[in-house]
Amino acid sequence: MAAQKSAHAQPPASERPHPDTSRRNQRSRRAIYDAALALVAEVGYPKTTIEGIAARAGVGKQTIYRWWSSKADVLLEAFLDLGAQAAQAAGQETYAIPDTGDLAADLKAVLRATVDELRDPTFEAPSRALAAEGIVDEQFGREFVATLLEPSLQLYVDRLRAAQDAGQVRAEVDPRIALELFVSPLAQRWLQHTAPISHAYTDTLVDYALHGLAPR
Amino acid sequence: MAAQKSAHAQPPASERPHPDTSRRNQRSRRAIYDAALALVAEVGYPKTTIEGIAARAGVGKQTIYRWWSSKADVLLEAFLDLGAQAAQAAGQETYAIPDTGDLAADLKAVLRATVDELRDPTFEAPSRALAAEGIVDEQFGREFVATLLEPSLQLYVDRLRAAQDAGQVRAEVDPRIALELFVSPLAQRWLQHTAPISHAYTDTLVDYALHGLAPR
DNA sequence: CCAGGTACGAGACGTTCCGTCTCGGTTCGG
DNA sequence: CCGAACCGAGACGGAACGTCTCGTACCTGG
Repeated sequence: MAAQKSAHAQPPASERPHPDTSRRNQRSRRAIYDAALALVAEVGYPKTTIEGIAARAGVGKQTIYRWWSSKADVLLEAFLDLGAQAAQAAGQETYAIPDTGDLAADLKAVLRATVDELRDPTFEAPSRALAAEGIVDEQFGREFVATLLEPSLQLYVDRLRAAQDAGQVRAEVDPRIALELFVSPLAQRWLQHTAPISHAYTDTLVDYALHGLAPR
Repeated sequence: MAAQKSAHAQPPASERPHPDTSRRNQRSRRAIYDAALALVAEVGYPKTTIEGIAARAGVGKQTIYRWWSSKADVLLEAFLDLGAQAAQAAGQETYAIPDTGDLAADLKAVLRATVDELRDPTFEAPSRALAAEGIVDEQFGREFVATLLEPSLQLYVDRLRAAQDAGQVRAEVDPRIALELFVSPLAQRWLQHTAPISHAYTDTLVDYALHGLAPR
């Protein structure tokens, strides 16, 4: 028999992930994002602690535990916010892959830009940490994929569909699989350090994927 | 001015990773492997602790710290040992990708077997943990890739070279890049849970990679 | 425009695990 | 056969966990 709180029973934590959102201190929220991103970049993900984030943000620990369930959760939101800010500062609208009519050239351009971005230390530390967390924790992994990864991949699906309409890609090809021929190799090389990445490398990937390995 | 030990100076820890190997207790070593693999499978990698491994193996903590530098290190060796045992129990010799003369069929067969293996819970938990650790810790990542991943990938390089000799793959293709067209997508789907994996999926990957996305 | 509720900063608390150290004992190599 | 080194066991201080309890400040509803 568990002891009960005297007056008003606490609702189960599973149904109370967030308290009253309207009363939330936005100033603290931003300070926590900044602290989390800064710490991950400075000392690395494993040495980044909730206590450290709270101290750096000038915030009580409870304020973090009230709104998030883990440090991975904090970092994911902080990173999404960072992306939203960057998008707002730039072109406002959501990104899309350019369509000049030349599929190979468009893909190469986007992948070259991706290579450059993957080398940006600001993005590197948090993305690695989030990806690693998602590999071990399936629950978190699905959230990571749904909110961060899949929206980006959808852009490739759209571009490949347009290429199919233009007759540059075979009609029976599944775009969701096709995009993996050049996206996944880059992702694996970067994530797992299996080999260096470069513009020449991604260019080669596009050529191989479009024209195949077998003689024509 | 640091205080010096009185008589015989301690060699720097960087040059003394292992004490006297010949006096090592092999019984304890195996018990630690077993405990590490069991705990990772049962409670997950984050909740697996050095203390827990030591207790389960009936071993002092110092025995672990004496021979390994981290729990990731323990698990990597345990997993390598598991693979070595499995290889010895089976065909003794090192693996190779079959060469029936039909490249597409050979690749599809190997990838189907890989899909099945990735679903084996015995292998899943440790591999995920090791991959995740390697993503965040570059030092460990390089060791993981060198000892576990790259040897497997080399088998694909060899098979693709044979296919080039047989005229089934264009001569100017770099096999180390080519293999990523079908291996990396499978790896990413499995690691990141971006989409389900199946035999049909890997078959499709091989077809796309060999014949390309563009109309022929 | 005021009153009450609720999030807030701060930090104490017990717990777990870290990595180091210190015991006897045991066992292996020279 | 003896001594050096590994061994199991566990004590130790430190760090971080996640929960909790203060008193304060702010914001929203009445």
